[in-house]
Amino acid sequence: MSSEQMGSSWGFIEEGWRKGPWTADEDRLLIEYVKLHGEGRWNSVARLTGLRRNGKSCRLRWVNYLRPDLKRGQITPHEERIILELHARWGNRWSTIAQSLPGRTDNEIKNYWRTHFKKKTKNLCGNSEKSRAHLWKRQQFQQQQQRINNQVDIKNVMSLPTMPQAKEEMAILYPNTIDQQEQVGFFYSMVNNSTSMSQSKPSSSSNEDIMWDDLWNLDDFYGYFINTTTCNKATPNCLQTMATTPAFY
DNA sequence: AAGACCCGCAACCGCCGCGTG
DNA sequence: ACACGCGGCGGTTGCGGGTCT
Repeated sequence: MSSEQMGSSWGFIEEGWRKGPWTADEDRLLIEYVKLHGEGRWNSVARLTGLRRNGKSCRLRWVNYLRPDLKRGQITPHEERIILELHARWGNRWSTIAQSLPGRTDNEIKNYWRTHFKKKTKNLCGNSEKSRAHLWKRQQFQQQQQRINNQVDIKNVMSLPTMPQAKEEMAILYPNTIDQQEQVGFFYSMVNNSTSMSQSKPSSSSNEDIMWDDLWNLDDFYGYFINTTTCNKATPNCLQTMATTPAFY
């Protein structure tokens, strides 16, 4: 599509199909169609409703905007963490990730990732070898510290009122780990480090960076965690449990 | 006040997999 | 086995509003 088309003539007709932003009338027609015929058979929308939109456009509009079960509003910190976790596991498989976040679309998650996380990656990846080495060294240090403190962490974490449930969820996710307790303790201490840091100085941008730094370490950790365990077959449904369980915090 | 810049989001595109004839 | 159509997915684009300078 040319920039000219995207400019003044946005909302134009090409090969009989309308393009560009949807009008309220078009939305209404599409909603009526779905009410009558259900989702699917998108290519027949135009024929049956007179809507001058192609099937793909109709499907996209319905899935990303008109579906009644869509959750509006900002991504919550809870959801944000789930996105991080799932992205570490699945990569850019947005639809898979979206399955674990009821009411959120793959497009929404994709957009959120790009605007909120990608720039952080860019910052990290764009840094010099020196800073990467620094990051790596820092991770090694943190991991070493955590291994030392694991026993204490496990005790502390287990004493949290919400822990048994979370522990169960981790057990579902990672049923065959060699030393599950150790890894669960490690994981929770990572999470706690991140959240306590963000809670203590929420308005400071530099501290926010530190928090993100830690979240990325957490992200890396997930990759490490998943790669070093034998439980790669855990389904997204398991993570949905996490997404819908407030106790996970 | 105004232009530059940034961010969030809706929408499009190309590709791929699956079902069907 | 092959071609074709459709739906789904991930990547990308560009608009519009907000913020910064």
